[in-house]
Amino acid sequence: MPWVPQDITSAELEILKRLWEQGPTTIRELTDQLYPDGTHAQYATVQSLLGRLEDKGHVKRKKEGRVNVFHARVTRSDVIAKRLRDTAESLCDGAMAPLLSHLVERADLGEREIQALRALVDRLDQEKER
Amino acid sequence: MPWVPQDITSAELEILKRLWEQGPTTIRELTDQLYPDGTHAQYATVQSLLGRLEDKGHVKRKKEGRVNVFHARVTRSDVIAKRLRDTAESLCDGAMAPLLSHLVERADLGEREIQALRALVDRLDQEKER
DNA sequence: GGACATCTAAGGCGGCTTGTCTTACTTTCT
DNA sequence: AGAAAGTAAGACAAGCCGCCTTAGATGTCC
Repeated sequence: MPWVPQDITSAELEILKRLWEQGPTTIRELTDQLYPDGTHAQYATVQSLLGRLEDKGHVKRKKEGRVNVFHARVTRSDVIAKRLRDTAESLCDGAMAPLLSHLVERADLGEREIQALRALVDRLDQEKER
Repeated sequence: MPWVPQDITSAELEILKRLWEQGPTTIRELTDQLYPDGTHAQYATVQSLLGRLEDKGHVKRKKEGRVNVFHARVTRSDVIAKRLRDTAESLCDGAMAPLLSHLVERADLGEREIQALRALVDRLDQEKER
């Protein structure tokens, strides 16, 4: 049984989240946010995580003057999609539908969410008809 | 950033799947299935994995005669639920609704799945009214 | 031009997880 | 008694992951 590493670890995700919120960002800014009163050690930690994210293609660096500015190459939606696919893959032979019905049945949605969901279904129906 | 171990690893999941399919099972049977022509080493591997699953409360052992028979204490549905919650937790501040709309929009469902989904929504609506 | 601060770059490190295996003991059957 | 098969406990290597050290480059101020 092969052991497959996580696509995005928790520390990496913390960085990605910042990039999603505020767009292109420097290591310095990220360090100050994630490790208030951090030393050079923490700075290097962030640098390391960004390097790994870059290796995986989730982030891209651009030299601006003499400093590196990083921005995300994957959206939050991309990551959600991947996680859902992975879950479907390992538990439902790749089928997404079971996840869906599961969510509808047990996610105990509020009134508004149900309405929104109905709207989505209606829209899908129309698209199918066309 | 704390590093949190997986609740169920891939090797452990392979075992759980067998338990889900065929109910209470012995180590011998599992070993024969997962490692055809496996030696005592593989037998011990399965034993180890079952022990860890037991520690996590996902499996229970019952002595039957002199052999241990194991059965699952969590259902496939339970695991799906946990994975979905974890995804929602780490990417959507715990909200499930984004996952839902995401699935509906991008899981490209077939005609039948849409109908099934509509039926579910209808049922939920009725339950709310009551 | 020298001191200092701040950045980049490369890589090492310890603790832990994970799948695997070894060893030793017990029980059953012939 | 000896073989076969089970149980129990724990060791082990490989690799991940968050974190850190070191060294060098670049800019700034007096």
